[in-house]
Amino acid sequence: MYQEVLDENYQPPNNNATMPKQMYTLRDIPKYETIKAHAARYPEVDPASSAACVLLMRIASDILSIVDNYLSGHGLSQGRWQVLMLLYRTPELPQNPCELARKAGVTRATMTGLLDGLEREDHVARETVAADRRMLDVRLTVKGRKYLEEVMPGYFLLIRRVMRGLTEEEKEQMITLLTKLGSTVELPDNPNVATAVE
Amino acid sequence: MYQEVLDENYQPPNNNATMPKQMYTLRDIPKYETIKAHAARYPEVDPASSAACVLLMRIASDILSIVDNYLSGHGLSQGRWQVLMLLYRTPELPQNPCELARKAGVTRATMTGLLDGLEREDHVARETVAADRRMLDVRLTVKGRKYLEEVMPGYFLLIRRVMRGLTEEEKEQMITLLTKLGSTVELPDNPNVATAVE
DNA sequence: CTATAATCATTAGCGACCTAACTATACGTC
DNA sequence: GACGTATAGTTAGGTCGCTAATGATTATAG
Repeated sequence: MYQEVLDENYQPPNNNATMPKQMYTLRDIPKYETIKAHAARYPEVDPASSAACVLLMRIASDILSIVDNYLSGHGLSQGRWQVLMLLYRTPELPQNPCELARKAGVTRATMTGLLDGLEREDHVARETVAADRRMLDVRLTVKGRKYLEEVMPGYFLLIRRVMRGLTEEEKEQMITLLTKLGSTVELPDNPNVATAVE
Repeated sequence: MYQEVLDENYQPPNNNATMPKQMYTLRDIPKYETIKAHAARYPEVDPASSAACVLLMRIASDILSIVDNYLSGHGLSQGRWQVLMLLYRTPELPQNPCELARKAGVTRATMTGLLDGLEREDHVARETVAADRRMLDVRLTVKGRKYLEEVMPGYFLLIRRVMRGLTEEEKEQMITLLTKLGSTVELPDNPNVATAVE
């Protein structure tokens, strides 16, 4: 059913997309051997850690670029996409900008900007809350939901395509490793961006 | 020898660091079960792909933040760090901004900015090339090299620390998986940023 | 040997994130 | 009830990547 997308020669649609900023730029990745040789002279270097780390960054960044590229072809950025998806997950109950910022992992200031843009395009609506007049409720509009439902299938097909190099078993293995790794990766805390959800 | 750094309560030094920009913000990562449930209704969704992908992004982004945070504590950004490291790898032969841009994976315009900053601090020097007067040669200054040699040990210890959740075998496994995944992840080409080195 | 194309470095301006400071509202304590 | 503190949303200004366009130089085609 999805052969054409998973096909080797498939090119994802990219109408008037602007090139996204990359997150990790380095392209001249040192070879594992080079790192090992380097480690011989510098006792701080753990070759496997360095190699895994740089590879992880490089590939994650590439995937992000691919996804951003798809989204920007539909006039969306990662941030805007995430807001729409967060609202889509719970269509019945609206959420505050503050809550959305926490879940999306951006500052409240950034969320203001994201919502400004989405509201301007009539994809979301801000409503005042009677109970607490500091807060707003943000809802997905009908137009926003329809738009999202147009973009979603391509998005998930793209993810599937991006990961097609791994077998089902390897993907599970990856999830296991990343989950384990994630449990010891601790962010320096930033007072402006909440790192925990709920 | 490095116990204190690998210790659970160790806090990496972070003198006057500014919080780095994140690359992937989403913090409200959907549970694997949620994704599977979602997949039941949307045939495009491959649960393992989506879960692995979002985890990969989340963790890579966190690691990048940690590293950026360390670097910014020393007045460096990823871009500037990479330039210094590229020059450090081949101390005898200087490189052009164009070449550096290619290896660092940024545009030539961006490289101009990076070199401006590094030259202002006297960490690199630009020299005209007699043979081709369009080009410049960029060298690491003595000050730049010394500075780099101060920052490097902490950097590599930090990488080692970040990856400490995985055993040596698991790191190797990760490298294998990422290498395999990387071979099928193809970037949309950007005329302004070279994606291949050499 | 001139005309056109390609390459190098730079500049100017943009987008998406950030911090810090502000206003408005809510709440706990005396 | 008044007061200090906390929270929600916004605004202003910064950073670092990007694109597009420029001037200077070199390569290539006729």
